[in-house]
Formats: sequence, structure tokens, C-alpha cells
Amino acid sequence: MFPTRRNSTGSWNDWERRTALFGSRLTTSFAAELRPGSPRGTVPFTPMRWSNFHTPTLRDAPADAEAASHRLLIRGGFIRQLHAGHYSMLPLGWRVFRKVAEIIREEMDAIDGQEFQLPTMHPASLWKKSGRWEVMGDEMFRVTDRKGAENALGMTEEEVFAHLAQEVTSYKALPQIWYQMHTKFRDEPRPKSGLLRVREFTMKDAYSLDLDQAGLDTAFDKHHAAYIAMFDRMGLPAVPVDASSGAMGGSGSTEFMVPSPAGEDDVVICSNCDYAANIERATSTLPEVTDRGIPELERFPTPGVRTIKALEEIDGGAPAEHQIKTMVMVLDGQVTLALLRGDHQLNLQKLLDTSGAIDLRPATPEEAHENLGAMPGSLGAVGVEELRIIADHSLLGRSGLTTGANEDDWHYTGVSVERDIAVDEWADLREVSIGEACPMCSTPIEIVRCIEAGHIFKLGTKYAEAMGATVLDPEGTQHPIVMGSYGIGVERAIATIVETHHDDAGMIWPTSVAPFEAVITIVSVKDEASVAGAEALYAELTQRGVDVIIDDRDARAGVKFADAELIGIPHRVTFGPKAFADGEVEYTPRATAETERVSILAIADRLVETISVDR
RNA sequence: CGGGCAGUGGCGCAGGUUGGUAGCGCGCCUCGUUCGGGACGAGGAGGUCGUGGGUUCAAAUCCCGCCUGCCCGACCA
Repeated sequence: MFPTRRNSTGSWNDWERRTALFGSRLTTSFAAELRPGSPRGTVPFTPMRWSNFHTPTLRDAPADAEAASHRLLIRGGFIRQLHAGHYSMLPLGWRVFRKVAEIIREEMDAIDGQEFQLPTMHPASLWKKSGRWEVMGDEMFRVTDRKGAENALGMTEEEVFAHLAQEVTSYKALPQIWYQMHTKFRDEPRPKSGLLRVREFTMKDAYSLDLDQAGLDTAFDKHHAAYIAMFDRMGLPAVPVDASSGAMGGSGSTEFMVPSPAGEDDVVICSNCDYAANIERATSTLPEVTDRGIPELERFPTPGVRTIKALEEIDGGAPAEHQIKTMVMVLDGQVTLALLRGDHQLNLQKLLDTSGAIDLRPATPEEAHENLGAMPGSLGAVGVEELRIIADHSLLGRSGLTTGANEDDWHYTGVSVERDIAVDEWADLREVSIGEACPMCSTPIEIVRCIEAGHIFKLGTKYAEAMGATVLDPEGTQHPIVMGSYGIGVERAIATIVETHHDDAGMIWPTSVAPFEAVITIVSVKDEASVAGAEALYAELTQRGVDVIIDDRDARAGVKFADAELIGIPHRVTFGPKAFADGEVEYTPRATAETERVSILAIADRLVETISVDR
């Protein structure tokens, strides 16, 4: 089986000895010997023969897949869709999953997190206690059992952890960090982009328990650091940004955003200072506007004028920044007016956040007419008493403005907000635009499309109060536990890594999360010498804890190269008959595709070294 | 929830308007020749045409319902 040719360097014996030493283990079939475990962690990875590995790679991606990660994960045989928003993890995908999960686990454990595993079907009563049985609306899957009892499929687990926290009764037991990695269900209105937006997924959700706000701040900072470490280890360039807390409630939250065109969030970033915020929260500094000196409120006819733009252009009209835009919105069934400057856009999330509403939609033209007496295009808030009016800060103190008169084809001019409009609340409703001044340093801001890869919240006492989770302090006073909540989606992280690590040929996994760290490609399975050499290296790398696959398929070299590149294994060693006869193999990093010849004697050390650094 | 598009072997698609026993490429199996960047030849296997009903002598094709998937939209009064 081994080459018998003479070796001029005299070092062949060494090679042969290695072959004998490690090659023999392959015939023993003891699983334990084939699973030496990774030197860095606890995930045992089985070395693999490609000839026996289920990796259904495709030449063509499904025609309807658009996101790069979606196409590549399907083509590479990592995932398959079962139905909309539900994916099966194939062996390749699952290997990546386990590595990503293990990184998350290690970083959670490093901040003293304790791992749990909770049910994912919960009694409705628990969610009714916190009020989220209603708040979550259609996004929560609900299941009725044979007895007619209502259940929720967990979307997140504040309720269950807070319920368990009832057994924490003394300040001496705090702080605690509890977490799990488990399936979550969300009935997304529109699952899309492969693993990026799904209805069933795995989330690492963590919850901190503290005596007071200061403790929560510490726990929050620890998680912030842990998240930075996680994303760094999985190769994701995640940016922490100020975010809306949405349905979670609480006093503050930070999202970890990865710039990508496949994302669904817009993030405002300052190129000069640290300012970064989700567009749902972002603000900017506006230039001063000098009011036009129109002291008297006056109605004037505006036949056919229905838009801000048209009102700018007619005689007696006004530039957009001197108009009031009146948006008629329905908040939890209540018709509400949201007022903005004419040239500004309403951000719906801001309106939701400031109003505390659960559900929000624009009013129909009929509803607008019913409540204000005119159709859209001629609406305004002057003299409106019975409706809730929320106005954007940019209108504060303004006068000489133009707005609809609540009669079709009529507008007001000379409106003083303070004098003429009964504003109930002032709020930040305006969506910032690209190029406006950074609120911290006045540099023009940028807006970047991002994937939300993680989100951490300061919850406060809401859930502890709902569940009755309290502790006694040193003075014997009872306090609700102060909680934080910290989430990261495993599948989304995987997809995001692909979005940010691929080229025309396929994926380029960071070694830390690659399905295999190295692939040994046998160019010709008929060439006994190079096959033996490849087998020996396979055995040695396995023994030395490298997660390796050997491509021993009886296939053409081109097919093997293409598959290895598609699947994105970061390190490739090619055993070709000619080079091997010269005592050499080829080493090709996936990222650079620069092939270099390496002596068969040096390749194992070289790989072990490189891979250890990359991990 | 509104609008659009689409369901035909494992994947990608044609056929449909003009009803007449289902076809192409890739993949898969066998044999041979090949063998360092997705080989070639020959021979094969594999399809309730999403589903239920209707029209008809006859339906992938025409009609109605349903299911499923994909894309866009769901603030700019």
C-alpha cells in the first residue's frame, strides 16, 4: 500500500512511521479514538469521509432564493426548507450550528451564566399574568389542547424565567445570570431570506437577576462585552447601536447590527464619533428655521391641492418646512393625530414607543373624514379637541405655518402651534435622513442597512412584579427582582456569517465556525501513493484535534474543488499524484485561493499551527 | 392584511391561449472510454402534472373552490 520508491532526502522513514502510527487507527473503528475532542472546547467533532457524508450540493439554487446566504446554504446542502419559515438543518448546517452555539455558550459561561433548558410550550395563564398574551398579538403561536386549555409557543421566555425566579428569595442569592438555547416560535407575517427571518428558530436567551438598577447596569455591561466577544469569535463585524425596546418594555436596549444589504433594519451611524442608533431611535440636529411672520390665522381656498408638494407650489402656499403634516393614525383602535413638519417623515416605531400602543395603523380616508370632516389632503389639527394629538419636537414654538383646514379644498395659514393646536404630547416622531447632522458631533450621518444579530434589554421589574419574584434586602425589605434580557439567534448568526463571508464560488467560513476546519482533497483515488499519504494526514490531523473531512469520492478533481469552495472549508490540502511523487502537497486557504506547495512532512504541523491561531 | 407571480421526476425549466396517453438540462443507476477545475458515448430508473370538484368521448392544458410557496407593499394626507 505504501510507496516503495526510494526517497532521496532520507526522511521517508519518518513519513512512513507516521503513516503506521496514525493510519492504523483508522482501521480500529473505535468511536472514541475518532473523537478526540476539540482542544478548545467541548464539542466533539467526528472526522468525516466525503464518500459517506450526506451533502446534497446543487448546481442551481432555487430560483426564488435571493439573499446570498439563502442561495448558498441551500446549494451547499446545509439546510432544506420544510415550509415557509421552517428549515431542516442537514449535517453540514448542524455542524456550523453546534460551533456557533458553543461559542455563545462559552462566552455566557465566562460571565457566570448558568444554562437551563425550559419548555417551549407555556400555559396561557403565565402570559396573561405579564399582559403579553394580548400584547404579542398574531405573532404568537397559540395551541389549544384536548381539554380546551390555551397554550403559547414560546417567543421568548421572560415569563418562565421570572416564574422560576420566585424561588430566589434573598439578596444574598443575587446576582444571577440564567440562560438557555432553545427553540422559539414567531408567527412572522412574512418569513423570508432563508434563515434570516423564520418562524421557528433557536435563540440563546439570557436573563439577569439583580437587586437594583446598579446591579442591572453591571449585568448589562457584562452581556455587552460577552456579545462583542461572541461576534468577534464568529467573525461578525457587529456594531452596538441604541435601539427601541418595543414590546419587551424596559428602560434601554442595545442592538448588535451587522451591515448587510440583506438586512431589514436601517442604522444611523456617524463616521466621526461613536454615535450609532437604529433609525427607530436615531435623532439628528436640525438647522434653525425662521418662522414666516404671519401673525393671523386665516383660511384660504386651495382647490385640488392634496399634497405637501402641491401646497408648496401654489400661490399663497408655503415651503414644506413651514407646513404641518397631519397623519391620522389608529392606535389600539383610537384615532390619533401625529403632527410633523411638512418635510419630515413619521417613524412608526417612534410613535408606537412614545404612545405605548400595541397596535398601530394609518386611518382609512373614510375614518379621517369621519373624525375630521375632510378627506386626506386637507386635514389639520387646528381646533381639534376630541382627538389625541402627538406632535414632533420640531414643531415646538413654531408659528406662521400652513396646514389643512379640515374642509376639502381649504387650508389654514398663519398657524401658531402653541396658540391654535391643543397638543397633548410632544415627542420625537421624525425619522432622520441621510446627511443630517450627528446629534453628538454634527458630522453628516450615514444610514446603513443592517441585520440585527443580537439585542439586549434592560427590563427592570415588570416581569418580576407580574410573577411575584421578590427578594428581601439586608434590611428585610421586599423588592421585586430587577431583570435584564439578552438574545441572540443562532440560525440568524449563521446566515449573517454567510452574508458577510462569501464570494462567487461559495462560502468562506471563519475557521471558528466552519463545518470542517480542513479538507483533504484526493485528486485521483486511483493513485495509491497519494491516497495513502492523504489517509495518513487525515489520521494524523484527526488525532491532533483538527476537524477534518477527506474527499475520497471517486469523482473528478474539478467537482471536488468546486464543492470544497462552495461549502467554504477554510483550509484545503490537495493530494495530487505528481506533487506527491515529489514529496509535496498543495495548501490552499479558501479566503485567498493562493495555492502553495508544502512538503508532506511539514503540512500537518503547518495546518495545526494555522488552525490553532484561527480558532 | 393588500397587490403580483408561481406549483409538472431530487434541482432548474418547457408544454398550457389551439384539450388527444408528458418533455428538456442537471443530478441518479449500469457499462465503456476518460481523469488537476463541475468529462464523453451507449443503455436505464424515476412523474397521482399541489389539491378537491366541474365541463368533455378525452384535462397538465378550460372553469370554480381550496392549499402551498415566492416577490412587492402595508407612513409621506
